[in-house]
Amino acid sequence: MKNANKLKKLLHTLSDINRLRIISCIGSHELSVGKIVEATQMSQPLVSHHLKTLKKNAIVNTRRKGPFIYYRLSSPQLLDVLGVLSDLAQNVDDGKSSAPMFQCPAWWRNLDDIN
Amino acid sequence: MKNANKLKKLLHTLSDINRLRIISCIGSHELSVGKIVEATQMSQPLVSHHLKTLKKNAIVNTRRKGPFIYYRLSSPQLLDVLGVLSDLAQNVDDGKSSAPMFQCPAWWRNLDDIN
DNA sequence: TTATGATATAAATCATTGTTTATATAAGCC
DNA sequence: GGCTTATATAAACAATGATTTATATCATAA
Repeated sequence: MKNANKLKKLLHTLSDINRLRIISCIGSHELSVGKIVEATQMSQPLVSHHLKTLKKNAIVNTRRKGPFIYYRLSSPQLLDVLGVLSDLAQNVDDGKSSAPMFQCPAWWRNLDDIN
Repeated sequence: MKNANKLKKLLHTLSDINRLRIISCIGSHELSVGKIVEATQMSQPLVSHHLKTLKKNAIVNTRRKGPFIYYRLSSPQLLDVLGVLSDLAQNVDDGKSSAPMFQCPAWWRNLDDIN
């Protein structure tokens, strides 16, 4: 599989509102599935399903401790990149020129504004 | 519409192999639809369709000159961000640690490697 | 080993979206 | 106006993916 397709897959994996919520609540921490369910208010199977997708695309790593499985982002850079893209996304619709690049995390604070 | 949803939409718009090809061949130039058709080998209606999506999501701007319509990226930062994400995407599957951030354009050179 | 809590998987349903083929609009030239 | 070139739109179809409900696995403790 080649480069463009890998990029496409990464973007597609990121382009789901529930996966973004999961990524944002994990942030730079390490969270068990239960905590993610609690934080996102999603059903447990749905969280597991999306975590599977995130793991399959190497966006998260896992560690088992007893009955718990802890998820963390596999690349800390991801938060920064998402911050930049979020800035772009906000400015993109209202005609304002784009924000300065790389003023990173803060983007996830708004992730509860769905719709 | 709120922030998370805008980010989702931007990511989703970017997560199509043909739109990535279009973006890559536009680059920092300004291209007519015909030139994009030529460069990408896609059918003209398909190119138009994707250009419409890109424009609707403010990823490209247009300028008419006679019978031609020229498309350009509305944010030059986009190429940089895609470069970063592409680096992340390449390293993500093979266990290697991620590449240094922001070694931007070069990502698009590989966009003809589909599948 | 049985019971319990934590997480994962499967099947069914529903919705979204990309592609093709055919046709329409729009501009410029004769 | 009619012809040609450039681009856009529409309808039909195919494919992909998200969500729910139900059930399975896995680890631990008793």
